[in-house]
Amino acid sequence: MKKVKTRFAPSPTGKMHVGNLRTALYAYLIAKHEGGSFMLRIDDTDQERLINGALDIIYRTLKETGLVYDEGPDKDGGVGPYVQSERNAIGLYLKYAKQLIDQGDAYYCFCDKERLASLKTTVNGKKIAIYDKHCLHLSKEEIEANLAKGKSYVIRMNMPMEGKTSFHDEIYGHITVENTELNDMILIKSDEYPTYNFANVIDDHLMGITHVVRGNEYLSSTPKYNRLYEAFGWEIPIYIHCPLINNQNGQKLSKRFANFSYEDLVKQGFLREAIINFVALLGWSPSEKREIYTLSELVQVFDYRRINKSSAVFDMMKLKWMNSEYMKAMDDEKFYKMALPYIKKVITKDYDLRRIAAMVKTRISVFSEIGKMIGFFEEVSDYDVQMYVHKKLKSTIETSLDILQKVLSLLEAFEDYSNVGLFQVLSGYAGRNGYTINQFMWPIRVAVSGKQATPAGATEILSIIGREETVKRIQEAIAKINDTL
RNA sequence: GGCUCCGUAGUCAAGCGGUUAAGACAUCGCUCUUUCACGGCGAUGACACGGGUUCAAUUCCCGUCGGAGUCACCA
Repeated sequence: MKKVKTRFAPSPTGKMHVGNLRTALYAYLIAKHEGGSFMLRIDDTDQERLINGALDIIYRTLKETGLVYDEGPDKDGGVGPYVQSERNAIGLYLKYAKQLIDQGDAYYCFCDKERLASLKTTVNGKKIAIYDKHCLHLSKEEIEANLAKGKSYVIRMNMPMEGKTSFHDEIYGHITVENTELNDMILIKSDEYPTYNFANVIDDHLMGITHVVRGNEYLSSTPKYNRLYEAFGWEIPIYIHCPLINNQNGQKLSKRFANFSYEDLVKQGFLREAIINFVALLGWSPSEKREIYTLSELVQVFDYRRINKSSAVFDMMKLKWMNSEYMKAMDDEKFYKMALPYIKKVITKDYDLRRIAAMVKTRISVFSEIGKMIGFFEEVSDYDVQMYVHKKLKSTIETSLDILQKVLSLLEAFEDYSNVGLFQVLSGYAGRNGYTINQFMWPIRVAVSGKQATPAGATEILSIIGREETVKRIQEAIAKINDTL
């Protein structure tokens, strides 16, 4: 059997949204699972939509996620160049287009934009154009004359008007389409660049791609590509069309939904491994009951036959959960390093940031949540005294005031501000004064944090902020309560 | 609108003629705990509908409905 070769062929037109990323991932996994090779090709035939920096995003994303390609623009594998504009520059596509003209499968079309526009109809707000083969019957002389005049032209494929075309897709099975549905697609545009439709077929063949992996938005145009393969007498590749990834509204993700781009997710504090893992599970599932996989584990277990047919909704909640799983599993040192910038954003005081990082580790799902969770270490923001009330603990504003007043002098005089030291005295003191530990710690926490929920116990907070700050905050809390009584 | 594809809980998703219809996220309880979170235990919740085929349909076929994709000198 032929060695599997897949490719990822993005166009550098903006951000890498997760649908794109998943296509790259599946193409990678399919190749690697079979011990095959994975190639990167840049499909930049749309010169108008090119966006500066988009190329960098592609390279960076593949590098960061570990989707290393065996061949690509910067890694020659003998079938280059790997950038379509470069391939076009050497006349590659035009040569094949002319071959089709010679064979009678394609023809020059000189119709201008106005005429084409007149062919368009609008249905449900969508523009639909069906070309009427107007230029198909131009005589040789007319064509020569137009060419000689330098009239702008495109080259179109002459699609049959009757019969059916069917093909096989590994995921969707056999699909048959009436040939009348097939428009005379443009092969070469008037700027002499090929269309995706054409360039892809040429390149996939020339570059030895065995499995074409792409989103199912290409499903309905695949019959057109097969006409091309047939016209050239080339072997049709194995098609693997993946289901789409939808947004909450059930529509496919596109570059316009920027918040679903890989880089934005990273910016929001998601881990690359988690993103990859999550995206792998949108549209595919392993045969075992397991959800956490590293990339290399995915390579082991990935069977493309288990790819789904129906599209999936991108669920941020589950991504968060998965991200938190990765965070919890991360070793403390690595977590500390990654969390540090987020911690430093809100904390300028000289605290033990390592301990703060450790506190936060099991409580966040995304790095960006750190800030609001630990901001109180830096400064207690204004809060409602009702926070001292806790029904279950039988804590009221009065009991809280009592506890805080009692504990103030104790904490002023106390030396050992370690967590154990503090817990020992405070819990002992609580017992002697008829309070449970819970009741006693509650107002202390609120007083020094201004919050009911903190990423650590009361004594842990005290040990972080130290005696001076503790005393100050408790004094302020007492004053605050007195103000409201 | 034509064509194509899809349709199991709010979401992801197992299932491939006979199951108490897995599992995960979310939600809600209980538990653990110096609060919260984590962890542990549990609960709620689904085969879009209607016809067939069959001893038996979530599973196969047809139709209906619903959703999506596509119909570009975009990929």
